[in-house]
Amino acid sequence: MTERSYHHGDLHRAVLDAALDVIGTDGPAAISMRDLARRAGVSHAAPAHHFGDKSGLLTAIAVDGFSLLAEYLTKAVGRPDELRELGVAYVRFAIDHPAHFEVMFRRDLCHDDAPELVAARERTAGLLRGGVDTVATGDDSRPAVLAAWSLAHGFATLWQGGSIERDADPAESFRAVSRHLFTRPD
Amino acid sequence: MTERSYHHGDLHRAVLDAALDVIGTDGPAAISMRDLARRAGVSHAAPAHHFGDKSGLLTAIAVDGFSLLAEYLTKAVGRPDELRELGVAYVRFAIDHPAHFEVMFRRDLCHDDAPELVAARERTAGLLRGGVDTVATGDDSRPAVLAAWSLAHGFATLWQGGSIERDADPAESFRAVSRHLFTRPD
DNA sequence: CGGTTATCTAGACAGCGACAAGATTCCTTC
DNA sequence: GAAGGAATCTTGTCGCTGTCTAGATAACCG
Repeated sequence: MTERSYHHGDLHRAVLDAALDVIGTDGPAAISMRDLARRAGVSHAAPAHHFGDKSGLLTAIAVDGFSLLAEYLTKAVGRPDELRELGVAYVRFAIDHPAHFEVMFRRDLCHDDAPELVAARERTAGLLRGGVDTVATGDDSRPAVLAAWSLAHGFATLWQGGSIERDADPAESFRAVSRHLFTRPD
Repeated sequence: MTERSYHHGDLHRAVLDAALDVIGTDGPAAISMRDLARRAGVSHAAPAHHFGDKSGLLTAIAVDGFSLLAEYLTKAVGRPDELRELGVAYVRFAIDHPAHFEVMFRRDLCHDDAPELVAARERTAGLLRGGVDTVATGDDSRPAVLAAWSLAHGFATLWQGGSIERDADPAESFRAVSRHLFTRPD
């Protein structure tokens, strides 16, 4: 904010925030390194120094996203009705951080094989798997994992894409939706 | 294929096919109008004449996609276990036409309010709603619609994103997943 | 204080999307 | 079959973009 001389202070953070802002309003396709530089008040090539690349910037966002998602999921672990709450947390994350969510699953925008990214991805996947194991009957839990993940992911994606009416609270709406899952005769 | 003089013959189709090819391998972000022109063997500005715009091109692809999806869904209507088969058809479409599917739900890439697009979208949504009504109990079927749609959409998205192991047949895999939905005590 | 390193600037390049003006061909209508 | 209008494609241009380079500035650390 103050008068700046040559060094920005925290350009890394500033560029990330600007990028999230742009993605949130106009989508990832609207990202321009030069525009982000302008927003941060630095020269056009400065951002590249921190992220190497446009894809590098989006990769960093994706990694942050997976870390955030992991936090959300972790809070749901151990709760009663754990699996459902994991789904709710998943959806809540997508709605709280739409820009992150939008980038995380667009592999063509990121350096898909960046080690940090695959690590962050695997970490969250593990959390989901754990949650499903609390209800799955044991024989083969993979379809159950897939079902839970697909439901939450699909709901979040459709919500974010605007395909779901936004008049209701998304978390509550998803709870209603999730009632149709795993309701076997007992 | 033959020697061409000024008029291409079917540049519209050629550009669409080239675009689908690019999207299929490198994603929609890799689309370049000039590259598509080169592939079709025409001058750099020719494609724009057919689609007006890069977004126009992607809009056309999305519209085609919704029409294709409607075909897939229509085939499933009336079958035994209709809702499940609708889901299978949804997933099958996404896997048969990944490039279309990838564009259809990326509103920032298309002219989102193009009349053809909203019409095509609404048409497919209607098909899905109809399928759910065959099982829903009546009081409020919207969560059920959402559940079915979310499950299929999420599965398709995750599959396409590479998040689901691809060793099994996707249709069969989704059938297994969908067994966890609407399995109320009877 | 001196040197190493991280950070940022400035300039250049090819490629891009979009626009405008003109060339060529098709197609309808007389 | 000719004329004229419409559709299609070319060519040239503009500002913008991402990325690369070399150089300037500042922070850090012995």
